[in-house]
Amino acid sequence: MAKDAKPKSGWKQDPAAVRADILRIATEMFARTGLSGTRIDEIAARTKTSKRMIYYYFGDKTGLYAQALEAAYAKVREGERQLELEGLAPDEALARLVGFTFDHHRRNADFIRLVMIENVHNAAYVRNSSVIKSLNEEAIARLRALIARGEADGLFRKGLDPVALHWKISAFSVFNVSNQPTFSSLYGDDIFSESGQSDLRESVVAMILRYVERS
Amino acid sequence: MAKDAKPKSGWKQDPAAVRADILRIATEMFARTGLSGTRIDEIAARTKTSKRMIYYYFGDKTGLYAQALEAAYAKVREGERQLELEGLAPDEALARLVGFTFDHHRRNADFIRLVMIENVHNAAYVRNSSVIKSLNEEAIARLRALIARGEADGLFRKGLDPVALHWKISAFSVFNVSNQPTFSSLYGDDIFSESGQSDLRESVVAMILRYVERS
DNA sequence: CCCAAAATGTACGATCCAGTTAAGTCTGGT
DNA sequence: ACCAGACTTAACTGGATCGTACATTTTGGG
Repeated sequence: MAKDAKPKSGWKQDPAAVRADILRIATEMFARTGLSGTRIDEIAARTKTSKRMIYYYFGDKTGLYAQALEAAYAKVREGERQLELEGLAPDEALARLVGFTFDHHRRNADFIRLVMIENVHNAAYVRNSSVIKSLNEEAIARLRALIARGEADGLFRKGLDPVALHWKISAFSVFNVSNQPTFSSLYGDDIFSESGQSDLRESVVAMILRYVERS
Repeated sequence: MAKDAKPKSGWKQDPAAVRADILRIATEMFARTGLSGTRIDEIAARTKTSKRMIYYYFGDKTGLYAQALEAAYAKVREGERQLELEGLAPDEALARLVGFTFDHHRRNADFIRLVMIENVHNAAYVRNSSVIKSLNEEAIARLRALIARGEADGLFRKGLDPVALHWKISAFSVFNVSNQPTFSSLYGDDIFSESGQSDLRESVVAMILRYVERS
């Protein structure tokens, strides 16, 4: 197993792994059934450890939830950091960013579902997390730089607001995942098939590019 | 309660009003705190009647939730039915539909929040409601007719899929409400001010129109 | 006026479930 | 070897909360 872990000199017990195990299962469960819908006992049953350890490491249910949320945000932004947009022309960079976001959210449905749950709770935990906030400022900064390049090159129109642009990209990419259950049960799931999603992705990228382009 | 007033023996119990009262409060509460987050006792406390009546009329908590959901869908679709699109040119009709949807969802945050909650539950209750399904087919039919007119007039490009178009309109209008808490706590609430919303609304309408228009 | 059915009030049972108590075991350092 | 503290286990508690049993009132019909 993952015993090779990192610091702390060679422990046989592996608290870091235990913590990570709990967090992994908790994330999954909270994403699946929400905060009040999730049972600590069920999380405990699925981990390799016991309920007591959840309280030992995370204090209480909301502490566990808050950390799961923070870890999920961190993981997602970490993924985005992989993108190398600087070498590309602004329009290509934006196309890539949009397409990436669309794919990425699809692949990280648990994260999107946690965000939904956060919204049901009026973002009570996001509000209190400076970690999450700074992660997201990073995303806006990246977009702002991209817009500046695009304007300078005369490819993008003037006056684009990075937050408003992020809103549009997110609207598509988040809705696609967050509302899949109701949407597919009402209108069928053709749109969520591989080919449906690839069409959607293409049109989303195109819509955003047309929105920013000059003229 | 109104026991003192017995001038005529004719005062009636009003079961329909009791039901409606329960449903109104329940909708509000479920929208605010979710299915498992909502306490039946609290709903009961806020109604004019007692917990006993909730069970009398709705069976159990999930029955109450299911009926609240159904009523919310019905009310929203009823609102949309007010729109008279037939007299307008296809592009104007679409602009109006999109703008209306954007505004309407904003004004009916409770409905959007119920939909989010439904999505957290994987649409378990929407799936079982043929009432809700037929209400939504109606919305797609309206869009299909509009697309047909637009194609015939040469205003819209060929091959538009009404479900995919509905997806795009919904993505913007739903996301705007459903993710307001996290979004505004991360990026500020300028975008949710009156002027921010009106800019957003305008750009959303424009994006959809550019998407459908013949190249 | 009387009766069955519909509607409502009261009080309680049963269970679920977050969090705790208490009694340990394992670890590396000295 | 042995200690202090990190970690683990299982049983338990107490309050929250869904749902119900049973009594009572109200209503419409005969």
